[in-house]
Amino acid sequence: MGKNRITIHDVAAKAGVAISSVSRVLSGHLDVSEKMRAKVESAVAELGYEPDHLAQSLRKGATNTIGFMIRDITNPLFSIVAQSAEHELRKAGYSMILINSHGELDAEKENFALFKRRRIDGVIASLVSEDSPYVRNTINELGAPVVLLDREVTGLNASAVICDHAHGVKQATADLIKNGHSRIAFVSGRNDVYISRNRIKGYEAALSDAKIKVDENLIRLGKFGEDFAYEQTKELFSNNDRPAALMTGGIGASTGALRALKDLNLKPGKDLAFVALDEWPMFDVLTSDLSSVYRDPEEMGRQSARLILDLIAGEATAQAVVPTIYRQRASSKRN
Amino acid sequence: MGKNRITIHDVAAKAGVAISSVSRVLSGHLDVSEKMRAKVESAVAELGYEPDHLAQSLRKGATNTIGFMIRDITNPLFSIVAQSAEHELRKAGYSMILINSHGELDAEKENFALFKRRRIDGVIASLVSEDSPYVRNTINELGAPVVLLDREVTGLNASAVICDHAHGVKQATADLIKNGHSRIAFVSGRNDVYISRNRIKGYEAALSDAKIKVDENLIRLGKFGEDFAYEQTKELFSNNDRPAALMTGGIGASTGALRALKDLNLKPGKDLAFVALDEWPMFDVLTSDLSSVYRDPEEMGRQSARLILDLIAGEATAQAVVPTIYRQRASSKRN
DNA sequence: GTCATTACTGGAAACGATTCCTAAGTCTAA
DNA sequence: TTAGACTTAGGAATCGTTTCCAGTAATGAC
Repeated sequence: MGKNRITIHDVAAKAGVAISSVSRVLSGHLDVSEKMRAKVESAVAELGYEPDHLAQSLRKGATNTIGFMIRDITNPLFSIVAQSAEHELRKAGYSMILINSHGELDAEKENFALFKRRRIDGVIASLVSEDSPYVRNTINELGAPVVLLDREVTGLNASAVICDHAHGVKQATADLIKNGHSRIAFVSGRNDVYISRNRIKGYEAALSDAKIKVDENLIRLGKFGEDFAYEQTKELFSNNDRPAALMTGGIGASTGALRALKDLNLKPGKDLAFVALDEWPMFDVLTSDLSSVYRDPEEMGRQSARLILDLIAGEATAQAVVPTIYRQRASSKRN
Repeated sequence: MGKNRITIHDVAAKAGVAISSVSRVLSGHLDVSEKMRAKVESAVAELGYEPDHLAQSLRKGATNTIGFMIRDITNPLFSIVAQSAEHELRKAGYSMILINSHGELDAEKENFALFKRRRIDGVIASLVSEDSPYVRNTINELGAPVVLLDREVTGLNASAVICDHAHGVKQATADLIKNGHSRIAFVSGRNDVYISRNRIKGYEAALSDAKIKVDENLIRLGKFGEDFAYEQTKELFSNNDRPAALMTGGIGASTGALRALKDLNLKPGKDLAFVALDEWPMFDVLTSDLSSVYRDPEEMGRQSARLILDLIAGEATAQAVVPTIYRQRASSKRN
């Protein structure tokens, strides 16, 4: 079926010209006569010819493909980032290859190798961790520009989209304090990545402004994903001397924490104040309206696409900052 | 930087052999001497050579790439289907190109053209609509096998993953009836696709079993997406003579409906019985536990991957059926 | 020692495009 | 008429592989 593929040779034969002429017409080259153009175009139309992207890529040295790698594409926030980036890239004539790393370093490494073999023109990635020694090597040997999402890797020739988490988290923390809470628990993922460090920075800044001493026991940083947050929340809120408020970093952590609270029969906005860092769809339809620190995932996608296209065009690396805003809802208080 | 790419020629030169020999060693061909293998392998290791996927594809006529097209990748159900399919395909050595159709026929058409130019080895797609005349043409001229998600296109040489919606919907409807409700509203997307027809079939079967006459005014089929469901729900539940129960088909519709109910200050499980067809994450953490008809998205992904790989291997088209189950929770009753 | 196998290896032709180089043709001007 | 400049089109090399084909060397049988 696909056996009788129509190639540029067929078009040339039909039009009675050389293949180089066909190529020239199709690429809109200047030096072609009107007669030639007409002949070729009618042959193309008649045969329904479409150039083979593969052969073009091989010859031109560019695949018009961007690799997009994230931990988990089912994360609602990142699926929106991916969608938005894809939309933007496609407008520029690029396709996107999407790959999960499942949060595993080995998978991440293998994915980079795959991108390299496929001669990807650029990579947008949310790395598993920032400072493993292999990162610099792998990325520098990739031979293609890279945009990192929400990570800070020093001494690396890559652009980055970073979010100003500290700002929103500080606002949120300050609001919790204003509502009379001083014992505010903070549960989130690993502490060796920018996103966690930056959030903690905002959290501690607000406490410091209010002259509240940081209680290390209330800060639980470990792993992304539901399970860690579930366990930590359960531990923190099981005894009678439980914290007055809880902030959870990331959708996985929020999910785990809310599950734990449900099991403990504690209601956000009633038995404790609660703020989630990052939202997911239907947030405001939940019966107990949850407060959040929001960042615009579509903007993240647009910015990452823009940055990678700029790099491909030869521009210097750059950073884009996406703001966060505190969305105060019912769960910021308890009553 | 990527300028000095290492090719098979470099390896051949370093090892002092012909490029054909290098290729033979790397592809595990039989007739190579131990000495040759050793020479080539050490040269490969020393140079860090990796074959160019592009050139391989061009020569072999296969790209090891599958196109995956859906309406909206931010739909939590389909993002899981995509993730699961990708996982399975990658194990078989395939990458996935992910594309949105945004529910638009034009975009869908263009995507198929893109797949064709890129010489995709196969396509997994959730079509916008089933019976537009172009579908048959486009797919048949694609030159690559196709697996459809939850669609029935007659006279087409494609495999399909279909879900047994009728089963779960019938169970759910029967349970609502058992709880004393006879006026059950049904709000869902367009009626010209299998998924909607099949759901209605289950709904009507349960009513028929209970000898309840179908009230066409309670069935609202129109468009996928939040807005349509929002409006219809608002209309249905605004007056005093409102239905006793509501079923919503698809995540978009459920979202729109719940938003409308919230605006009307009606609580599922209290002011009306409610069942959502399809779940999304955190379903069971919502305060009023929502009933649902569930289908396993991971299974859908696995099956679609299996079917496309089978087709590529030359097997005949086939269908896989994914079951649905009714998950009864608090919102099936009202009190 | 010769001949027929067998085991390897190298050379070259694909795959389907782009692009450089050259030659043929047209036109102007001396 | 012819030299020079300028258009336009064709031929061939190239991108980086795989694979077919032929040829050499080694092995075994007689």
